[in-house]
Amino acid sequence: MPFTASEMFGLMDCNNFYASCERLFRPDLTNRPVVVLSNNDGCIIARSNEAKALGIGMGTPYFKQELLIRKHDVAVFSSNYPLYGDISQRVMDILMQLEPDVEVYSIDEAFIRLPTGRHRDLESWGRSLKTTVQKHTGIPVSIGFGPTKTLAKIANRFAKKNPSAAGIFVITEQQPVDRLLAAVPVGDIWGIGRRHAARLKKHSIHTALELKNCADTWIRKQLTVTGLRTAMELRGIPCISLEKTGPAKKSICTSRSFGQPVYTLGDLQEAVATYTTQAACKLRHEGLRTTIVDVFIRTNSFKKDAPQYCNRRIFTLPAPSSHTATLIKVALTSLNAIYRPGYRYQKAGVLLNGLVPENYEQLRLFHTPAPCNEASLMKAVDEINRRWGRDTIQPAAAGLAKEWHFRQMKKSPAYTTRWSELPIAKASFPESFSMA
DNA sequence: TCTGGGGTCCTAGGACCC
DNA sequence: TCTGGGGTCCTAGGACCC
Repeated sequence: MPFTASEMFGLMDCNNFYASCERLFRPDLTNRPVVVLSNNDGCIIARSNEAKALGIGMGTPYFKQELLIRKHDVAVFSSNYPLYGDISQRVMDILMQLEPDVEVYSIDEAFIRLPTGRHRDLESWGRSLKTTVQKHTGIPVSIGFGPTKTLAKIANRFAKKNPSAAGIFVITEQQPVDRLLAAVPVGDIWGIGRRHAARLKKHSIHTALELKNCADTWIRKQLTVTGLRTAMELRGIPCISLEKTGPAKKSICTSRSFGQPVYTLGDLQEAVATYTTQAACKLRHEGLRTTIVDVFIRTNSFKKDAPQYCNRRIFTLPAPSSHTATLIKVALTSLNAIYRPGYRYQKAGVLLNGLVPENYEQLRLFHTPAPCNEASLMKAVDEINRRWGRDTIQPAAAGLAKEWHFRQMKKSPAYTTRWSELPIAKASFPESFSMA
């Protein structure tokens, strides 16, 4: 089917983003394989091309790859989100200066909407964007273009995988797009995950082209309406629009695995108070308040032989709040109710739901409104922590030693966001050099 | 010994309303 | 004896994304 696109979509994606960020201030790592680990140094979540070539899999537990990593002298980093977040912002700023319709889709990806005719030659425009980003931030990017977001994603995949594309690929109406789609396994399509891919394979649907040609009613039945939208997008019919400003958050979650097993209620209380503090801070940052506080704890489900326990308690507040102390109070009450001694706890978390804008107030007949100094107190605390570092002021309940805290053994410096960790450049001048 | 975290959307089923 | 139909809201579970 020919496309009749009135607009095109671009997808710009940073190559091996976290690994590329780690390399920015370490030129000695240029040709050395690099991997970045998840929180707690648990799984491998980013790999440089050299690391991919060694066969190090995405998402595999670090301890399973340790031998290979040592053998090939792979550089290993704990994840450094302040660094990645800051570099991401710089990349996105460049893009947004050049184009008005940009959707920042994730830390390392952005969609761009381009009305037909805006750029006569998308390929050369993409190439110049790629050069600009590389020049100003040092981050290599790939860009794919297509008449729908899903096709732009596929174009991006070709841009990365085909050396001849050199990082830019355009799917246009003139192209034999079916030939491209025949080379894309269903599991590589945006929106088709592992479960759906397995189900499609069972029905002998192996490629994007085969999915595109399935009957709508069949797709709807097998993959629900989201799968049908994906199929339509493969046909060049846009069903997923550009979201320039993300919709307001519907939930905020802070949860972590512990650096070492936790047994006592005291340690769990510290952890839950810490996570609640962080979640409340995010909440205020978004200009929201919460009405539902959900606390959960659980043991390590990978340890089949150890006794397992997991539980949660959902508490509905009488009135919306973003006051840290109020939220900690209900979170700890919930925790105390679900805690059972004798288990080796591995993870805890706090999930805030029922979010409302901070200026929204549903008055209750018998409820006394929160004193208005709560808001100013929180504002002062946030400002102090912003200026002097996250835990400059924290509730006593969150503890100081935090022995349960997750591990980050191989973290690089916060090169761009902390004065004390700025990289130092040293210049040496030849003997003959003279300032005269 | 060691297996991430933070989100969204969809559906089915139950409870409840008039 | 005969016991409707249409709707909303909530929750749990499944699936997806990066």
